[in-house]
Amino acid sequence: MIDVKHLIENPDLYVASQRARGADESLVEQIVSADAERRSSITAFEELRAEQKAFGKRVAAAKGDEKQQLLAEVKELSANVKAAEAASDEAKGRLDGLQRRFPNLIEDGVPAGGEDDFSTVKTVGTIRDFSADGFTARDHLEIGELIGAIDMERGAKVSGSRFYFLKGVGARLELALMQMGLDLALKNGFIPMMTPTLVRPETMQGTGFDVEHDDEIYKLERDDLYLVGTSEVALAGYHADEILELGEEPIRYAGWSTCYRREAGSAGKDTRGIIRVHQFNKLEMFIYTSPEKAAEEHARLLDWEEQMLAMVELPYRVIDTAAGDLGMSAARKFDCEAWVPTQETYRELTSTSNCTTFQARRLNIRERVAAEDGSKGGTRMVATLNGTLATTRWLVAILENHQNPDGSVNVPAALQPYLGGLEVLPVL
RNA sequence: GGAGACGUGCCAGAGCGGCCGAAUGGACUUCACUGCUAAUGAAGGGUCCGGCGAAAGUCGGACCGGGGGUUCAAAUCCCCCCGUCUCCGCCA
Repeated sequence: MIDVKHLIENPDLYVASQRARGADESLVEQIVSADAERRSSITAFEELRAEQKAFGKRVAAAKGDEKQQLLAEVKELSANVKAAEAASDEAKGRLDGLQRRFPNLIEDGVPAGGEDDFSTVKTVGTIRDFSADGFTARDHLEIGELIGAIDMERGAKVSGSRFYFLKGVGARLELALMQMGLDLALKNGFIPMMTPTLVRPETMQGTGFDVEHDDEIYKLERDDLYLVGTSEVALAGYHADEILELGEEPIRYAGWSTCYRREAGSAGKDTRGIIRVHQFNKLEMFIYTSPEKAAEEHARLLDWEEQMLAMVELPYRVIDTAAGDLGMSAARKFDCEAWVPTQETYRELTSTSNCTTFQARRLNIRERVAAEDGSKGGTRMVATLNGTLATTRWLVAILENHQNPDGSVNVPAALQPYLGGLEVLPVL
């Protein structure tokens, strides 16, 4: 949720943000008037309520006929209080509804427009020239089958389309990648977390997902639970309704979990291989920090992602996602996209978002701040950020970019220790 | 799956339907005392929302797991949900 007070003081900022997103600008005006209504209805209710409480004391003190007399008098007042409270609850509800629909205020510098309006921050590495190497690149599935790493057919037999088995070196490669990511995280002060993958609706909503309308989310109707699409959900919910003692250093978690996505709107897209699947594993970074440190922490997250890409020796580019493609919670988002030779394009491997105080406000996660004069201090919303360290999809880029003419795959040096020193994934 | 107990402030733990934002301990902060630590004495605390105020503040409202209800009035009575614990059964 956005900060309504901030919106009221800076409506122009929010209008501009909505415009850049291609979202509804009139929401700004609607929130301003809904808040005015809320305030006046609260004042009306509170005055009546104070009167009722004062009356209550007289009733308690009185007895006999006098008490009966007072009781008769106060009945009408009680009805008025009820009505005023209902009106004020309704006004609060209206504002809350608008607030929930309003996406995060974008950060300065985010390119305006939709999916294709991203700006490229940088391009790293050299795209491999397979014609110079004298052979035609095989796609990741063909390689995966040659080296016994991926079995899509049996995945479909057991679970349906977009399911797969990773076996043999495929299973080992995924684990190796995740472990390497975890080691990088540990080296940088992250606390490793194995998180729940089924969460309650409030947790899902709190993170910014709409369980009612989001077709991407698997729902377990009988139990009113939802399968997470990323451990971000569990890690954001982890500190819900808490007041954190954030020191100088942010709290950094590295969440390891399986992720589930329905891919409802993507029928026919990426149907081959493991590019787009219903279930995959992911190592996710999640940060709680002070609002003023959020942007610099965002840069750090991006840097760690790039370190991972460097370790697996992939050519990639970094894009600054356009406003319209940010989603509800992000104020800014950088994606790292690796080159996929057989698609002759860059595909997303990591994504890091700065959600500023947006998620924290909905989840009610605050920090204790020290007052200027010393140790007292109030509370304020924290900022949250997230970013990807590794996912199953990375196998696609690794297999394709490091393949040999016979279908075997060279293991990047940094990954070899995690595969027991294996230098090549051989054809079976 | 069956039976039961419980959910109060940072923690422990009281709380007849009105005098309860809430006793009492402990922890914590500040002050005093002691050469330091400890001990002792005194004082002080939550969160959110609204009004007024430049601010410190001040006045008012809400919050005793969550949501409904009964009542002039609910931490206290009733219902539903969530969670924790104990016993039995079942499964691994």
